[in-house]
Parts: sequence; C-alpha cells; structure tokens
Amino acid sequence: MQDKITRLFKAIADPTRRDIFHALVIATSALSITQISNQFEMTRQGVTKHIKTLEEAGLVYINSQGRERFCNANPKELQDLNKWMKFYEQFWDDKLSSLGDYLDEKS
Amino acid sequence: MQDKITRLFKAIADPTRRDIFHALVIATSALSITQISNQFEMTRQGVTKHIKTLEEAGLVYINSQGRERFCNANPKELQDLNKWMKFYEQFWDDKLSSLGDYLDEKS
DNA sequence: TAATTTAGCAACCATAAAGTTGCATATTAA
DNA sequence: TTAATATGCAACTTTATGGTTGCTAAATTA
Repeated sequence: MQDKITRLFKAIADPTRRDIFHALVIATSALSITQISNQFEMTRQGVTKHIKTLEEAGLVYINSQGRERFCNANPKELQDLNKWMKFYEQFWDDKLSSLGDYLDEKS
Repeated sequence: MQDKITRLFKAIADPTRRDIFHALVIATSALSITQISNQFEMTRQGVTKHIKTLEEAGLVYINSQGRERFCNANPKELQDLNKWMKFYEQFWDDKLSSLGDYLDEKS
C-alpha cells in the first residue's frame, strides 16, 4: 500500500494521533484502549482507529491480556524520520554552499 | 486552520511532495513550475497544488519573475520537525529509565 | 500584432481519512 | 449464571486530499 516512511509521516501528521502517542510515551505503564479513550473527547472506536494507524506505522505495539489490550509507545521508530531529515540538514544554513560541500564529499 | 507543525508534517507526508521538495533542494538554481512539472508524470496543475501545500508549510518559497514563478526549497523549516522529535529521542533506548532522567532534569 | 509560453483559477471526480452509531462477542466480577 | 466491562467489526457520514480537464489571462517571441 504505502512505504514505511510515508506510513510514519502520515501517522504523526494527525494532531490527535500525536496526542495519543505522546500520552503513551509519558505513561509510566502500558494503557488499555479504554484508559486512553478516557483521556480524549472522542469515542473509543475513534481512538481505536488511531491506535491501529499508529500500530501499522510501528509507533505503538500492543500487549493483549485477557479482554484488555495494553498499548505501548515505540518512539524508536521515529529514528527513520530522523534519518530522512538528516539529508536535508546540510542545506539548512546556506543551500548552495552546503550542496557544494555535499558534492565535494562524494567526489 | 491547522497549526504549523501539522502543516509541515502533512506536507512531507505525501511521497510526491517529498519528491518535489527533494528536486528543489538538490537543484542548483530555482525552478519554474513548468520545469518542475516536466520532471513528474503529472499535470502542471497537479504539481502547482503540491507546490502550494509546500509553500504554505514554509518548505518552499517563490520568486516571481515576469510570467514565471521560480521555486526554491527552504529545508531550514524542517528544523521544527526535528525539534518535535527531539523530545522523543530520550525514549529511544529504554523508555522507563529515560523518562526518569527526563523527570530528574526538570526537578 | 499574432502566436506561443507560463501560469492561475474553477469545477469536477475518486478515494481516503476522521469520526460516529449500533451491535456482537469474549472475559471478568457478583 | 447473570451482569458488567473491554473490545472488535461493520456501516455510515462528512470532509479532506490528490489529481484531472477546460478555460482565461498575462508575458514573451516571431
């Protein structure tokens, strides 16, 4: 369907998903779907959909226990985005001169 | 409408826009809309729309000259995304212990 | 001045995305 | 075993997104 980096970017491009992700990151333990839902003004099913998107992007993984599904954040996955951006860092200050440096390095 | 960080994330979440952005970054000079369009299998109007999205995110700025509009990449804008991610870096290795460190720093 | 080129704007289309309601099912508690 | 809780699934609605076609207008070139 989509490549990994696109899934990642799209997952965190939604503000609600960033909030959910954030809540999971700073949580001191895994949170169930209901526990997460209670923190948001949205139906549980709405939250579930977002969780699924985050999960498919690798940003969240789930641990089922009985009838509950405990969600954990996996911020490490953001490294891929960092890597993507890394390339453009060299162009931050002065585009042309940095491009020169980049080309020099390659030669 | 949307906040800046969301606009940025959404802009680069689309693979075609990432390609356009990339083309502009590595270009040795500003490119007109037509010049960009020629590099993609899409109508000029389609490209124009993407450029507009990139422009609204601050990732591209335009220099009009006569009937032409020369587009430049502004990769510096990605710094904001970097800053957003920075917070989560501390959770990359060991979530719980890193959170501890973070809380320690704040106290 | 006539023809060509560059581009914007508007309308349209198809699909995806964000969120809802309603219902079924499995697990846990009384 | 009955009631309550946690969740998934499906259908539906609304709005956003990615892309198209067709037309218009301004700037260049012949």
